Amino acid sequence: MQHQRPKIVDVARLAGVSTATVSRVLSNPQIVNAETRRLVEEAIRQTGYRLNHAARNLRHQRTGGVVALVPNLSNPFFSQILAGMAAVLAPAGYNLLVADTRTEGRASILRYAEPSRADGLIVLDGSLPADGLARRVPVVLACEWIPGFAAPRVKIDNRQAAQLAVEHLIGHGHRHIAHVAGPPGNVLTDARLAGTEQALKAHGLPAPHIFPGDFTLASGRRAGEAWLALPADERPTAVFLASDEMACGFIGEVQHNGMVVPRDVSVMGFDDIELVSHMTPALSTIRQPREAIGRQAAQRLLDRIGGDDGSADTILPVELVLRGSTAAPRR
Amino acid sequence: MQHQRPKIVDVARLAGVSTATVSRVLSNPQIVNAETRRLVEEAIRQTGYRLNHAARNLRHQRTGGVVALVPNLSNPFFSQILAGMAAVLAPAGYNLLVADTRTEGRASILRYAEPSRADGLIVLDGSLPADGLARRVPVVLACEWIPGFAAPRVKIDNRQAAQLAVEHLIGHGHRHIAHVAGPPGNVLTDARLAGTEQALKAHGLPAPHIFPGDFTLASGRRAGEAWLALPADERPTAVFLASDEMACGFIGEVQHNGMVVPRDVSVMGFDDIELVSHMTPALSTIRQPREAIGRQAAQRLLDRIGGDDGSADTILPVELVLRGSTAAPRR
DNA sequence: ACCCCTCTTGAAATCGATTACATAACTCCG
DNA sequence: CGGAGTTATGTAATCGATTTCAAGAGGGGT
Repeated sequence: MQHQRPKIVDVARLAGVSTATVSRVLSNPQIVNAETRRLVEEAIRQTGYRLNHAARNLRHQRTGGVVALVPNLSNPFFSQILAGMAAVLAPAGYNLLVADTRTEGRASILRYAEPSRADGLIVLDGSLPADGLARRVPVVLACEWIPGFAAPRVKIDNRQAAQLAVEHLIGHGHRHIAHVAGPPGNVLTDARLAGTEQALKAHGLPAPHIFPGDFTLASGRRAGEAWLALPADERPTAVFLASDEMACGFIGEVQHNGMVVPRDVSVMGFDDIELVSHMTPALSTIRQPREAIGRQAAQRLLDRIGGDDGSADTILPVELVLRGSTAAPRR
Repeated sequence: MQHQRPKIVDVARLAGVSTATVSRVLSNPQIVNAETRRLVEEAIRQTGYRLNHAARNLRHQRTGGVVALVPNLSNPFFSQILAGMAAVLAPAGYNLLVADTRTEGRASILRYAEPSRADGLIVLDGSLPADGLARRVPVVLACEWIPGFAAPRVKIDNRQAAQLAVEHLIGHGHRHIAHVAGPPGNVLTDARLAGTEQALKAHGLPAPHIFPGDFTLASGRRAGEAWLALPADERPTAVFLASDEMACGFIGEVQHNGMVVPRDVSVMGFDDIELVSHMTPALSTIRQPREAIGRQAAQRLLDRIGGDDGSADTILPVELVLRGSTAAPRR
């Protein structure tokens, strides 16, 4: 029992070599003579030495951590993306730090963007100020993006996905289609709305009835109330919601009031969160490859940290998932 | 433009003081003369100085990070707990790192338990080896726990919660009650099963029919299949499932086969994840205060890091949430 | 025998901030 | 006016690993 925690000099002393040699065994073993290496490794074992990351990081001018800035940590949509990121970062020797941009103040969130705190940043919140992020650590944007901020984006084609969804409804014969939008000002809201309008226009149909929303269950429920409040013959026969959570709230509300999905209204969601395939009826939706988004975002960030300057976007494919919540309108 | 990134000596030079004084302004301003302080603060502003955390951490022998070890990051159950932890840790100046114990190997996960990597550990996975965790950084266990491992636990009373659930079903007149258990070997599985059996026994009812499960949607669905496969007159009239996810899978499956909940079977879940209040029927369940669990766990860990040696458990109250999925059995 | 190379290794500087210790200036009071 | 006490600041050691530079040992060619 010498020190509380053995350091590199303790190992060096025991092995009868210098600290430099021990360090080389640790980080670049092949340049050390085999016999010496054996000695050092034995000394490491005997002392139970564990390297101090703060010291290494200081010397290397890196932190070994990557921060994910998430708009809302308690939203299950993001947890699977985080899982994807962790799966790539851990093997590469990076820690995944997470921060909730809503919980912490807009301003204080930028402390994560310092090189001495994290080696890189994955931003999943498009509402962060571009100027605060500029000229700091490498950044990758995932899912959402920040207009005017140049950084690789890993995302889906939201507009096209929305088109896909709406065209499915049109294909079923719906002519009166509503859209429940995301929160105002959000880039996803705009893209999905645009796709919706575009699809309707392309088929010569009137602009959609827009219900306000904010991606949450509660707002979907309110959209359901609003739909129910319309005179029966003015109700859209199909509703496309910008998130599955809202679709759940919507269906819950209309079912609660005696409506039957899809007989009385077809419902289409967005995201394909796991639960919706088990509801009754199972929800038709657009599948976002969440795990893959996380993995790709992490990989792009590692590339950037490694010096790759490419800032091209990575667009991942979505999938139209057809289940029981959509059908032809009642004649 | 002097260095790439200004350091403390640059500030000192500009302000005409020593680095010690700058450091004091940074960490202990009141011991510095007001005028000097002003000078230093001005110099900090001019240089755009930002402190290097790796250096400070090295000196302070701390890391500024806390790791949460989660069994499954993509499970929405945990995301809200993480949000609670983040809400406490961020203001205290700690980063929240997350790691998925399933994605990373059992062995490699212990690298997080080193003092040079994290100042503390919040473990949400009861299946980790106690010996690996011992004598490392301060640990707090949340939700699950590790038998024989002494550390503060922040949890609910699972046995009592299960009793509460089952007694509600008994109160409705159910006499034939089934339980869909969690994964074998899990501490929660055992506690909830024990509570179930205890409640039935206390009312002179036979032991429950046990369906195997593992907390996932898919396993709940399989339980539904198993329930349907029973002869109609042998089917339990009520099923208590050890997680809401399983309850969703179960309900989805039986509804899919024409059964009506709660007419044909009452269903009780566990957790009260947000979605289940919007299903049709809305799920009766046991509410775990997830955000509070996260907050408390983080707070207990901060206390421990601060030197508090108390290892008493924190038991948070659950709430029986009654919704539409439970009713009296059909006569 | 001599020079040049390669292979190993060690001494010491370095990463950037913190802090124990020393010192200088100034106040207060008998 | 001298000594104790207080306040403010600087000097230099320190946290623990990495890495540059230099040098010694050994091999091979001429």
